[in-house]
Amino acid sequence: MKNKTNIADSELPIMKVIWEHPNLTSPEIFEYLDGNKNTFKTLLQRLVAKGAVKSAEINARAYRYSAIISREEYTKNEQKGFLQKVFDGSREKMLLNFVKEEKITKEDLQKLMEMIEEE
Amino acid sequence: MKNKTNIADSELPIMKVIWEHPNLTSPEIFEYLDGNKNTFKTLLQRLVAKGAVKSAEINARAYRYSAIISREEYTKNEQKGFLQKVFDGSREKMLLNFVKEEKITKEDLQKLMEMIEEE
DNA sequence: ATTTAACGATTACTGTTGTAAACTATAAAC
DNA sequence: GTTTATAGTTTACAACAGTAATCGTTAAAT
Repeated sequence: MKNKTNIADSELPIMKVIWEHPNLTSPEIFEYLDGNKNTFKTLLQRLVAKGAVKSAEINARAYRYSAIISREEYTKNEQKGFLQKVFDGSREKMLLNFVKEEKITKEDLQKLMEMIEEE
Repeated sequence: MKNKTNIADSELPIMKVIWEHPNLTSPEIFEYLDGNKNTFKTLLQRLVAKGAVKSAEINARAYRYSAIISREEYTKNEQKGFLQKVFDGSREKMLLNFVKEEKITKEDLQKLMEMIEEE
């Protein structure tokens, strides 16, 4: 089976709103976003269709939406995919690259070190 | 403009071979891969079409292929996209998550620290 | 010189993604 | 009770991605 958690890029902004504000109605979600409303409606529908979001009926004309796939699960999956895809699954390669690209600075390392220490 | 370096997932294995072994012929590249040969041919063609790979004619029936987009460029782009998409562009969020997911261990940090120090 | 294997080109088809208009039915407004 | 705004559904369509078969041409084999 493929990556079960397949959330398209254009759908992600919607997921982020739902993750942060569960149980909103569709128009409430849309308030947090911009772009075309019809497009938004299609994407929300697709998220429901693919099982990333579930809808609870309020009445025959309105639902409240919340996530089935958690942000954690999604993040974990994306991370794994990224690591595999770009760095052939090698943590070392990835870290070296982050340092090289200055995505990780000395200060970051110090902070992280402390965080790990106090556990 | 969109992400200029758009290499599809299925095309990536081919790019990796070409990055590591420039100027091979198509059948030589294929030796490093598995899967259907026709599919491979299509994908290689698409890479040429989208300007990720260039082909130098040997004779009317054969070419040697090499990368136009470097692995570094690709990696950088993917990294940026990943950071933006999953962590809203926040390095901190990303690093914290890597630590939490144990993608970065204490030992990693120590090693990296040393590497940065000796520069 | 003739056959043949196969490189590269062309064509194909399904599913997904991005984008959005049109339609339907009903909750709410008056 | 009738009108209306709109939530949700249906339909649309182009581009891209994944996968692969077929075809035409020619370098190489015999």
